[in-house]
Amino acid sequence: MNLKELATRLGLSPTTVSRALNGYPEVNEATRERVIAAARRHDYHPNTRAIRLATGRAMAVGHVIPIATRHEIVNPVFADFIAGAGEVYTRNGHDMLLSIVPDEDEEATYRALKSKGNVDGVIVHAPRLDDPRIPLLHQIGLPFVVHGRATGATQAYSWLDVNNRRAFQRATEFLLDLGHARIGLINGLEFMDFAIRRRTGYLDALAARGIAPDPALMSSGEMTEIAGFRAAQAMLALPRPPTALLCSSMLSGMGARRAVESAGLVMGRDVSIIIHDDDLSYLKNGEEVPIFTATRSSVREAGRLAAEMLLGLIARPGTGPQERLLEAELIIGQSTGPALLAQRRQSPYHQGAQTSGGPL
Amino acid sequence: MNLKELATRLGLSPTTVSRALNGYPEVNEATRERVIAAARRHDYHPNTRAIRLATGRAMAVGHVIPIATRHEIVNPVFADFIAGAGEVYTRNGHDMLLSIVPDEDEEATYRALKSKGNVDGVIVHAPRLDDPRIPLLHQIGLPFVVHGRATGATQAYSWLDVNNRRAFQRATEFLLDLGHARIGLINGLEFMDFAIRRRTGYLDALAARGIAPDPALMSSGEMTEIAGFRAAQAMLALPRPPTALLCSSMLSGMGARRAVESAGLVMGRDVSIIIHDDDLSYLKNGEEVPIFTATRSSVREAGRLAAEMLLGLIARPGTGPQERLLEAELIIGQSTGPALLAQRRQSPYHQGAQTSGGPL
DNA sequence: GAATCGCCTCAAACCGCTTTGGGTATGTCA
DNA sequence: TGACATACCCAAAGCGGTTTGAGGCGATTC
Repeated sequence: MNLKELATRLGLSPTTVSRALNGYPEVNEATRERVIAAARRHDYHPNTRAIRLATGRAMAVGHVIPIATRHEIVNPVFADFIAGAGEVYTRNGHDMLLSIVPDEDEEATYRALKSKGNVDGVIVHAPRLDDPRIPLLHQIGLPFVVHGRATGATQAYSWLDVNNRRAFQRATEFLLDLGHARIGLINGLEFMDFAIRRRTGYLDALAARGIAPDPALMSSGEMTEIAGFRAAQAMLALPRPPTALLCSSMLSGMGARRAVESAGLVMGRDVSIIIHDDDLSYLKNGEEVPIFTATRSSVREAGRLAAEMLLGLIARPGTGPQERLLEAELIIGQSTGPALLAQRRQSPYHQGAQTSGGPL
Repeated sequence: MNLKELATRLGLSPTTVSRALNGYPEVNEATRERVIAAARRHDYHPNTRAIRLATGRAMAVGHVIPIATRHEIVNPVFADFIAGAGEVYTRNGHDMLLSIVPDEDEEATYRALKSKGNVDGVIVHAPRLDDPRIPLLHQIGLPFVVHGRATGATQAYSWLDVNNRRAFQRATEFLLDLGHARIGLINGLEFMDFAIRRRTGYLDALAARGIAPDPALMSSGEMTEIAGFRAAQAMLALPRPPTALLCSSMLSGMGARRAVESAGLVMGRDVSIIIHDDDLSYLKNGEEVPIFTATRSSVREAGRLAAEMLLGLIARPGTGPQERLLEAELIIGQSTGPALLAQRRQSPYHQGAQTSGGPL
C-alpha cells in the first residue's frame, strides 16, 4: 500500500492525502479524518526511503565507533549511553545508525556519512585531547554533539559532559575529611579527556589541603577489574600504603576491593574505596543500599540529553553551540570510613614493611 | 556533486556514468576509468537515499532492543555482539539500525520496519521459550536470524547459537572428573533459552554419573556480580555446601569468587569455579593465563557470523533457513582443582554446620 | 552494397513521496 | 451582479539515483 493507491482508493489526489497525513492546514478536517482512518485501516506506512529522498533529510543520527588497534570503545558505558540516546531517537521518529569502523577509516566514514546523506548529525564519543574529529566535523558541516569535552579544541562546539573534575575533587575532599591523607588514584587512561579532568580534581583537592601528590599513588590504565586489582595491589604493597582508593569505574573498584580483601584487609574499615558509578543497568552499585561510596551520574540519562541536544541542533541549524555540564552526586555507601581506625589496623603492615624493607 | 552534474562534466549521460561506476559490462573500459577518475577527483558519492528509493533495497539491517519493564537486554554481551555484527555490515556497505523501543511496542516496531522499508532484515536477540517474534517475522516476511534458539518454535528459522548444553555438560563432567560431587549451578534467568539449555547440560552430566540433582544447588537469576555473590553465599552456607560452582557469566563468577573468599576459602583449592566466558573485550578472563576455568565462546565472533548469515539470506531470498551451532572451548584456568583436597579443607565447616545445624 | 551484429551510449520512465503553483467552487461584499 | 477572498483540492515538477528499451556506429558477413 502506497500513497498513490491510498489516494485513488479515497478518490483524492496524492497531494491531499499527503497533506492530510502530515497535518497541513489547507485540508478539510473531515477529509483529514477520513484519510487518517483509511490509512489506519489499510495499515499504510509512508515509505521512509521516499520521504528521505523527497525531503532531503535523513531522519537518522549516526554514532561512529572506531575499533581495533586503538583503545576499545565498545565498553559497558557505551552500551548504556546508546540505550538512552536510542530512546530519544525512537520517540522523535529518527533512526540510530551505528557504524563500526576500523579506526583508520574514521575520518572517511564521517565524510561519507555526510556526502552520501545517511545521517543528519552525529554524536562524538570518548573525546581525547586535541580530538581531530571536532575540526573535521566543523569543516564538513555535519551537526554534532560531543559526549564529554575535548581539551585543546580551538573552535566552539556542542557538548554534554559530567563535571568530572568537580566529582573527583569532592570525592577526594570527602576522604580527606574522613582523615585519609594517603589516597590512591586508580584512573582511566589519561589520554581520555575525562580521565585528565578527574586527575585534576583529585590534585586540586589535595593541593587545597597542602598535600603533595605522591606519584606512586597515581595510576592510569584500562578500567577493568584486573587492572584495578593490579593497581590497588601495587599501591597496597608500598612501604606507606594508601588508606583510601579513588577508582574511576565500577569494574576497577571491584578489582581494588579484591586486592584489599586478598591482602587480608576489610574494605570500609582498613581501606576506603570510592568509585565513579555510571549507574549502568547491569552493573548496579548494590540495590537499595549502595555498596561503594561513589560519585554517581547516569550515563543513560547523559545519552538521552545528548540526543535531545543533537536533535535540537538539527531542527534549528542556526543556533550556536550548546553546552551542558552535569553534576555527579556523591552517594555514601559502605566502602568508606574514617581513617584513624584504618591507620591503626594497618600499622602492623607498615612496620613489617619498614623494618624488613630498607629505608622507606 | 551529483550524478547529473558529474555526467555533464564528463559529456556523458547519467545512465552511462551510473553503469560505469556500478561495474556494468556494457560500458567501455576506457570510459569506465575516465568516469571513476572523475568521480574520485570531484569526491562524488552517490546519494544513499536516492539509491535506496531506486533499488527498493534498504541496505540496512535492524537490531530491535526492547527496553524497560522486562529483563534488560542492554548488557555487556549485547554490546560485543553488536560490535562484531557491525564490522560485517560496514564491510558489506550496509548500515546498522538500532531501535531502542519500549517492549510493548516491539511488535509494532517490526511491522513498521518492514512496511516503511527501513531495513532488509533483522537480528533477533535473546530468544525466550516460545518466542513470539519468530512467527511474527515469518508472517510479515522480514528476513531474520536469531542469535540463540527459541525452544518451542513451530516453524523452521535461521539461527546461530553456542552449544550451551554441551558446554555446561562438559564443564560439569570436568568437575566430576576432578572428584567434585556437590556442584552448584549459578544460572541465568531460566526463561531465557540459553539458560534452559545450560541447566540441561548440567543435569545430563550429573545423571550420567548417577548423581541426583539437589535443588538447593541450582539457582537462577540475573547475571550480575551481586546476584552471583548472593547465590554463592547462600550455597556455601548450606549444611553440605558445594565444592564447585558453575557460573553462567564472568560477572556472576566474580561474585561467586568474592563469596568464596569472604568465607575464608580459597578459590581453586577449597572451591572450584567454572564460568562461561563470552570473551568480551573489556571483561577479559585474565590476560595470557586465564584466571577462571571457563567454557569460552566469543560473542563478538558470533555477531560476525550471524551478520554474515543474515546478509546471505537477504542476498539470496530463495534459500531456506540456515542453522549454525558453535562449540564452546573449555579452557583451564586457576579456579579449578581436585575435590579431595577441597573436601578436607572444608570439613571443619561441614562439621560445624552439622553439629550446630540440626539433622543431616 | 545491404544486412547483420556487437559495442557503446542515451532518453525516458520509474522508485514513492513532498511541495510548488495553480484551479475551482463557495461565500462575501459592494 | 460582478469582484474578490477563502477553503479545498489537484497536476506536475522535483528529490537523485537505477533500469528499460532503443538507437547510433563501425566492423563483419554474405
